[in-house]
Amino acid sequence: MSTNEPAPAPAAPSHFIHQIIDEHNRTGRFEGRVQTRFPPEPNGYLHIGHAKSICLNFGTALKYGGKCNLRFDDTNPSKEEQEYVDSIMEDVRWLGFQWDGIYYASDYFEQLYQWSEDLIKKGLAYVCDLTADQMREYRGSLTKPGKNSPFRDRSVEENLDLFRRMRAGEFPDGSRTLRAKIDMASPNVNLRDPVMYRIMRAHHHRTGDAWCIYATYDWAHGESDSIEKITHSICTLEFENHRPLYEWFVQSLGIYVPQQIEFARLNLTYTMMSKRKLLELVAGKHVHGWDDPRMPTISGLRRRGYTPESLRAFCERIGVSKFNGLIDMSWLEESLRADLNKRANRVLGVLRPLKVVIENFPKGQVEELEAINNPEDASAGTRKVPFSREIYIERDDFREDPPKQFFRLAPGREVRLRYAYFLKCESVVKDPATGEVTELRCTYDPATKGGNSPDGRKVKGTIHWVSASTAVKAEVRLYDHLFSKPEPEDVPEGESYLTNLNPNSLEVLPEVPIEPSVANAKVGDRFQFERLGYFVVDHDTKPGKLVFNRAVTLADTWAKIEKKK
RNA sequence: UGGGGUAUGGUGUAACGGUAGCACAGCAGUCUCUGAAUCUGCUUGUCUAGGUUCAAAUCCUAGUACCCCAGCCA
Repeated sequence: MSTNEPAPAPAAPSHFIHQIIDEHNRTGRFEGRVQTRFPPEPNGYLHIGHAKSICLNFGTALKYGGKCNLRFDDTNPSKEEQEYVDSIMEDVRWLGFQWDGIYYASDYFEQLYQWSEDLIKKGLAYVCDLTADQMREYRGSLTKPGKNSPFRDRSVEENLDLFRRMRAGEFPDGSRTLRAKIDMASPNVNLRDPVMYRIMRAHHHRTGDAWCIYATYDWAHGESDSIEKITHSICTLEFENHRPLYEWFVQSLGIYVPQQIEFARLNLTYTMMSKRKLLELVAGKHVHGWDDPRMPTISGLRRRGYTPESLRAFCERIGVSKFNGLIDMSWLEESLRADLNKRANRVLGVLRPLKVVIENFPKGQVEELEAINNPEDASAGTRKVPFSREIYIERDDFREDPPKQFFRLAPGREVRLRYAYFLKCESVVKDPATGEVTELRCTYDPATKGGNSPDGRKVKGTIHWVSASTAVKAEVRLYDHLFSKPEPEDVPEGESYLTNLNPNSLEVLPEVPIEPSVANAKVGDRFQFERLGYFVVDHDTKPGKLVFNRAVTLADTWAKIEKKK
């Protein structure tokens, strides 16, 4: 299975943002319109935290019959690249959403510039010659008010002249800024004459070298929202302090005023959402790229085997609020299991093989047994699985000295081979040097074909197996948490989060025997390997070499029992 | 120390003055040719202290804890 359905309108109702929208609709604030936008900066790949925002923004538009734009917040050319733009579009689409308009903040550079002149003419913005260090000094501190810049009272004419020359490239990088003239004594430091433009000669991925001055986020964001007639500008909590500035700009300009609403960003255990640090992991080769299956990026999760449906279900389930919580990674995993349990075809594969010779099965004979593809979905049908004298079983499914509650194979014990026969362990072959079990000599009961015994004899365990001669050998990559601590960024002073990297986050099994039905599996196909977990065909697969990623294990009660001891 | 936010079981989220509900986890059981899935039941909570009220998670007062803000990042 590998099909993706477009996202349906979310059935679940009210979180506080939808309540605000309901209220706006009731009072007619936006004439019943709902227009949202997802505004990523193209300076990295999208991660699961962005998925929350995407589901919120696009889902809200879907729910209210409104619209949602994709807008690239590309106001800082020093960090932004086309590669990121492309990946973001791909990820949004893959998640199942279709944007109504696609825009770039850079589309608005000229308009922004004109509006800046308007503000200057109104006496609400000025060109400042303070250096970055000086500006910091003048800003004051959290508890002390700032001081007015000595350039604050330049005339409109002088400001206009200087600003036009800034645009014309007459001044070196960083030498001047355009600032909003608000209040250097405001308890909200964002209102202490924030910078609107900086001089920066950087090549922009879309506007090239047309500009040497670039708008800051605060100056560009609300104005872009206003141009697009956004009704609800949904962003994360850290922008709450910026809302007064957001409103100051649009109100001073006298243009359309959207409503900014803030919600808590997603935090997940055993990983992190910092774009900067994610970039570090990639650049420092701690992972194999942005789409490494251990990464919390959407491309990483996709490669890991996650479905868009499971990611949307996860975002639905975690809810939306202003509480800055920490969600357990197992919730994400559970969302995938729930989805794949219903949709993924089952297959038999043995991760850590132990050879079994069935002494009373004829040499050279291969028998075709019928197996159900998906017990949760009758329409998935059945398939044939070859059975023969030599098979592999999971090493974990045999114990020479079985503990209590272990009802798998052991010397003298009988188990059922899934979709095949009862199998009894007659003797154990060991490596004389190491004592390691290398082979099991067993017998099967021909009367138990299909898994049931005519004499009503019961067997406690059913184990998976693969016929040795017909097995397909695949590389299988097993993944674990990228970090070994639930909060990897929570480190003592001076220590790096990198010390929390899990050294065992990837294990490669080079030659895993799998039943031959997977031989022609396509990249992106997902399967349940019975009793083991869900696996997806990785794009490293080449003709003659199958590569699987383990997306997630199955819930494992036995492992839990063992862990307790 | 200034400003802005947030506190409900282990986790996340409802309840908008009227029985604290739901989901996931956990535990026990059921079922099972996957120790999966299913199904059943159970445990666990309103940050603290006062106050208003017949009645408070919700309103008031005073605390406490945590998050964000002093980029020419977003």
